[in-house]
Amino acid sequence: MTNRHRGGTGLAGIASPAAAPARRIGAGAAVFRQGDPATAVYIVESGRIRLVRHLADGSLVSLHTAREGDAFAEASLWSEVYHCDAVAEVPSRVLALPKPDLLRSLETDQAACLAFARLMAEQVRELRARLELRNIRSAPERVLAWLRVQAAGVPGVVPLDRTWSAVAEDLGLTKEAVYRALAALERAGEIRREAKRVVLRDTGI
Amino acid sequence: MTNRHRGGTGLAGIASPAAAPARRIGAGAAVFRQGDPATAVYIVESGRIRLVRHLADGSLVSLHTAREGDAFAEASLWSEVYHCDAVAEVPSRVLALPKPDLLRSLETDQAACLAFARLMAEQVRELRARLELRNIRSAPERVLAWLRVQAAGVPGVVPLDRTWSAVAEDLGLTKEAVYRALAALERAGEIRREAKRVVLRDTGI
DNA sequence: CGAAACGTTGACCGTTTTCAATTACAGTGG
DNA sequence: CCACTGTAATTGAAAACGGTCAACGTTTCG
Repeated sequence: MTNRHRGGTGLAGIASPAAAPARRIGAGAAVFRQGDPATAVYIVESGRIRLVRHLADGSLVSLHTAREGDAFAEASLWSEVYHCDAVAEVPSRVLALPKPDLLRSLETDQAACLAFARLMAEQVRELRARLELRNIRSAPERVLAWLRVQAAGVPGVVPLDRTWSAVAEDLGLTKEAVYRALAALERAGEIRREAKRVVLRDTGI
Repeated sequence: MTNRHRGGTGLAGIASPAAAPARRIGAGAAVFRQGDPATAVYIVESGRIRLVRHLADGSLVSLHTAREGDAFAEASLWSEVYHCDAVAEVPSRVLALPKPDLLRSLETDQAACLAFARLMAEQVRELRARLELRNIRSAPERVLAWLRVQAAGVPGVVPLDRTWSAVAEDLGLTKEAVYRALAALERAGEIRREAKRVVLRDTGI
């Protein structure tokens, strides 16, 4: 569902004609801290970056977990400072797109601005779909809905390029719950599991 | 969390100098259907519009539920046809922003394009935060996290302009679960409920 | 070859959902 | 001014469900 499954954000293309240097972030280290002047938008090359906000009462709230291929802190383009910490959960590599460059691109290059707007609009659509998926409480139904959406290409066939554990995270379920759901769906004849794909029941429509 | 809590999308301002006419949609009626030529982006003035996709096997998947103040079908700006149905769940009124107008604005008016991009980027941030909230499994903790985020304005105080039932939906919980969570949090001294607001425990930080 | 991660299933427990019933209101029309 | 009515708020009890823990086979990859 996220960018890593489509092969990149395209953000880099918009902003940096020249290759930006990748920063290495150790596990637990911060890319930036809340209150730091906002200087760049980032793309995760590898690893996992967690965005957390420190609240007035000292508590923490996680705002986002950016994975390989995801961009983060896009909205900081219009903010003087970062409003959260960006901390690496595992050793990571991030690409920094300097804010001035990006902003200049967007302000002077109409096409770049449109491309960026489009990128964001598509993110919005995708995120809404994910959120809506989570409104399905039943694990089997949630998994089935996910499978159906994934089967967009070849109708009825979901190719699997990721592990079920990763899928489980996207779905907001544990891997065990997903396995059980898959088993139940298969038992019910809704799906058939093959080598590296899942075939949905042919409803004959 | 959604736009209605911030007072509008600003989309209308970007696109339509002249007031666009509002369309009335009866409950169950469609604003547009999957496959229709994409002619406009919409804003919900009142009511509730559900976006559903028809899948190859005849099943339906809900992609989004747009409420008062929410825009929908923004991404159709870059699509020839709509990829889902937009159906009113209750009698609704929607504002149609003609695609050509909007697109022309974005293409010719650099400022409008930037504003739109910014709007989308902020939506992305907000949606990610909502999604992340749903990763908290415990109902009381989820509610508490939500309250903390909401208390952004006056630290420690969450003004309530919506019903708890509505909040429960945003949180992906049943209203009962929310009530119980609130009761538990109050019992634990984490919060105090007053007339039309909630006061968080003063952690003295 | 061995370690680590993935895949899979079982059992148990805690929580949430569901269903149900009751109270508290706010608006409406008599 | 007040029953009347629909919605929101609240609480209880039972059932269902997913999470967690555990164990084990399998695949992957250095």
